[in-house]
Amino acid sequence: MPKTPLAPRKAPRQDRSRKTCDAILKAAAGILEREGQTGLNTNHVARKAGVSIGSLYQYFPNKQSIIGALIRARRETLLAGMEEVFEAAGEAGLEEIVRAMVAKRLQQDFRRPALVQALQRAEAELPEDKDLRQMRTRVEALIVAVLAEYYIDDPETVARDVLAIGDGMVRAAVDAGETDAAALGARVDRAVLGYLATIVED
Amino acid sequence: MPKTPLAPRKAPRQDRSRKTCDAILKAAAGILEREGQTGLNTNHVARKAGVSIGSLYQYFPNKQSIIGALIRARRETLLAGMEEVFEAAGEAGLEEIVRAMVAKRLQQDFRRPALVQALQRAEAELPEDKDLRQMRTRVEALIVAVLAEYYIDDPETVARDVLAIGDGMVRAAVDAGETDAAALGARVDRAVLGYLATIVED
Amino acid sequence: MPKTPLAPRKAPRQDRSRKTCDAILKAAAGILEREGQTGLNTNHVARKAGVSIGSLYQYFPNKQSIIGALIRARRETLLAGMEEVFEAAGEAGLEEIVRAMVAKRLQQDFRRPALVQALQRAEAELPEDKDLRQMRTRVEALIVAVLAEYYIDDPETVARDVLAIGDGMVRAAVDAGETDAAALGARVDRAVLGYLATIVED
Amino acid sequence: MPKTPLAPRKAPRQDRSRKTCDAILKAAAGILEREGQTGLNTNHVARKAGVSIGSLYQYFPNKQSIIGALIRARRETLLAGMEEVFEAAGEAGLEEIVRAMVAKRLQQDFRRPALVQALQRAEAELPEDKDLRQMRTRVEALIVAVLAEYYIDDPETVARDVLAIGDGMVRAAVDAGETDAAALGARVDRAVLGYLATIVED
DNA sequence: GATGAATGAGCCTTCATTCAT
DNA sequence: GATGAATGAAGGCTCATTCAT
Repeated sequence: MPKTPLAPRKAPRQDRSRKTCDAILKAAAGILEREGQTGLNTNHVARKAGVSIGSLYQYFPNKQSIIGALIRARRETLLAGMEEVFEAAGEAGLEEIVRAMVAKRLQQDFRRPALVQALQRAEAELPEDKDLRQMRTRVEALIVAVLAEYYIDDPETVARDVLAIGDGMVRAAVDAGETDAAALGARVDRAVLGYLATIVED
Repeated sequence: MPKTPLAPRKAPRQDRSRKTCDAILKAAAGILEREGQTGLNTNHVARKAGVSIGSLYQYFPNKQSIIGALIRARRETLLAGMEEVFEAAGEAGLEEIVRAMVAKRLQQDFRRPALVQALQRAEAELPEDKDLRQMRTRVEALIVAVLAEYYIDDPETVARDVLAIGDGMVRAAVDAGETDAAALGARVDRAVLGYLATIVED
Repeated sequence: MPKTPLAPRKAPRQDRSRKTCDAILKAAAGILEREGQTGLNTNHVARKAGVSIGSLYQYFPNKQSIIGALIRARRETLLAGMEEVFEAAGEAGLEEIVRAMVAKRLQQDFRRPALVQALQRAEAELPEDKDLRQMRTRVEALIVAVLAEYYIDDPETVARDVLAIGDGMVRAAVDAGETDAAALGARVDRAVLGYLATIVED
Repeated sequence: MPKTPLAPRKAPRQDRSRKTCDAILKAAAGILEREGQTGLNTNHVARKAGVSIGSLYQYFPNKQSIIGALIRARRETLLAGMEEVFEAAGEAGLEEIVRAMVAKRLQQDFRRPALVQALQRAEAELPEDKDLRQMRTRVEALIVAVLAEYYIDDPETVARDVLAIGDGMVRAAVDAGETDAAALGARVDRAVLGYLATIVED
C-alpha cells in the first residue's frame, strides 16, 4: 500500500460516475495545458469540471493520482499506436518502420503539445509508480523488438536513445513555437535514422 | 517592469554580501538536487544556508529569483564553455568541433545531473525572462556560427535540434541511472553527427 | 424538538429492518472498539455493516444517534442486570448485595472494555439527552433503594459515589491492561464496602 | 521520530514568543473548557488567542501537540503538588498524608473541572507519548513510596486504585454539578481510607 | 425502501513574504 | 544590515448529510 497511490480510487460503474470522472480528467488536462502545474489544484479542477470537491475525491484519492491518470491515459494511447505500427509493419524495412513510428508519435503528441510537456515534467515529481514505469518499458520493448530484428547491438540502450532523441526534439520544437508536425517529423526521422546509421556501420 | 523579477535584488559588492549570496545559492542548489522543487521553500533554503529568512529576501526579491539565479549561473558556465571550445577550434573540422562541444557539455551537466534536470524543469514554470532567453540564444548563436561556416542550411533550426538531441539523451540517460559520461558522450556524438550527415548529404 | 435527536428514527418493526438496524449498531460498536471515535464515521459504519449510507440514514437521523443507541443499549443491559440482582436479593445483607452488583457490573463491562470506555467518553461529547439521563437515574435509584433500607444518610450522593468508585477503578484497570475480572472485582468490593463502612460507623 | 509529535515545536526564547505561546495555550484551554474537543480547531484557537494561524504552527507542529502541552502542564502541576505534600509529610501518619494529597489534588482539579475532564478524555484519543506516560508513572511512584512505608502489599496496584477512586469520584461529582470541594474531599478521604483499611486488616 | 453519487462546509497545514526590533 | 516572529492566503482533504434514480 503506497503512501500516495497514483491509481484512481474506484472504477466508475454507473453512467453518471463515468461522466464525472471524465469531466475531472478533462478539466485537469485543460488546466495543466493552459496554466501548468502551478494552476493545478484540486479545488480549481473540481470547479472547472463542474463537480464538487467531494466528488473529485470520490474518484481520485489525491491530487497526484489525477496527474497519474492523465499520464497513464497518454501512455496507453502511445503504446496502442506503437503496437499498431508494429503489427502493420510486415515486410517493411527498418527505415520505413521508424518513419511510421515517428509519424504516429508526433501525430499524438502534437495535438496538445503543452499538455504533453506539462505531463512529462509532472511525472518527474511524482513518486515512483510500478504501473507507469511498466508502460514505458513496454513501449521500449516494442522498439527493442524492432531493432533486434535488424541485429542492432545493445538494443535496449539504442531504444532509449531513439526515444530520447524524439523527446528532446519535440520538446524544443514546441518551446520554439513550431506548429508544423510534418516538418518536425522529417527532422526527427533524419536524426533517428542518422543515429541508427552510425550504429549499423560500426 | 515584470511582476516577479528574476534578477537578484542587488549585485553584492561587499565581501560578506557575496558570501551570504553564495551560501543561499549553494543551499538552494543542494535542496533542489536532493529533494526536487517540492522541498525548495525559502525558509528551508535560508536555514540550510545559515542565514536568516530576512537576509535571504535582502538578496533575492522572491523565491523565483533564486531559481533564476541558479539557471543563469549554469547557463553562463555553459556559454563560457562553448565559447572556449569555439575559440580553440581553429582549423578543426565540423566533426571535431561537435565532439569537443558535446564533451564540454557533458562534463558540465554530468557533475550534478539531478540539479540540472531539476533546473530544467523549474525553468518551464518560471515566467518568461528576457535575460535568460537571451543567454540561450547566445549558445545557439554560437552553434549557428559553426554550422554556417560549413554552409549548412537553416542553421538556426539545426542548432536547436542539435541541442535538443543532446538534452533529450542526457535526460534519459540520467533517468536510467547511467553514470558513464564518456559512453554517453560517444552516443551523443554519433547521434548529432549522424543527424548532421543527413543534412550535408541533401 | 432537539437539534440533534439521539433517538433512532423509527422503531424497526419488520424483520429486515431489525436486521439492518442491528448490523449498523454492531458495525459501529466494532469500529468504536477498535479505532475509537476517530475512526467512527457514517460511511465507514455503513460499509462495515454491509448497508448503503442511504439506508443508514433511514434508521438513524444522524451520527450521534448511533452512538446514542449504543449507549442506551449498554445502559439497558446494566439496568436489567441491577434489577435482577435487586430482585434476587431477598434477605441478603448489604455486603452480599454489593458484591453481587459489583460482580454483575464487571461481568458486563469487562467483556468489551474498550467499547465501554469509548462509549463513556463519547457520551460526554453528546448533547444532553433526557432519555439517557433518566436511565442513569434509574440505576442510581435502584442503589438508593438498597442503601435506604440500611438507613444510610444522603443515599443519593452515596449511590453516585459508589458507582463512581466502580467506574474509576474499572477504567484504570482497563487502561493498565488488567484482564482478571475476578481480581478487580474483589478490589472494587473492598473499595465500595470500605467506603460504606466509614459511613455506617459515623 | 513519532508520526504526530506531541512535544511543542520550539521553546520560545524571545519575550514576544513566550507571550504568543502562552496565549495559544490559554485560548486552547478556554475553548476546551467551554466547548469541549468539538470546538477545538486550530483556526479557532488562533483567532481566540489573537494570533495568526501561522504563528500557532510556529510553536506547535500540529493540533494534538497543543492538547499534549495542556496535559503536560496539568500533570506537572499535579506532580509538583504531590511532591510538595510528600516532602512536607514528615512524621505524619498514613491517614494524614492521604488527606493532604486528596486535598491538594482537589484544590487543583476543582478550579477548572470542565477543562480537567476534557483533557482526560482527550488524552485517550492521543497517540501514546512516552513523556506523558512517564509523568503519570511518577505520580504513582510517589504514592507507591508512601504506601510501601506502611507495609502495604502490592503497592503499585493499590496506588493505581487509590488514584482511580479519586478520578472516578471527581468526575461524577463534576458531572453532577457539585461545587463544594471540601465536601467532596471528605468523601474521597473516606473512600480511600476505607479502601486502605480493608487492605491493612487483611 | 434501497442505493450510492454528489455535495460543500470546514478542518489542518504550508509557505512566501513582511516588518518591528 | 541582520534577525526571526508574525502573517494569512491558499491548498489538500474529510465526512455528515441529501437526493435523484
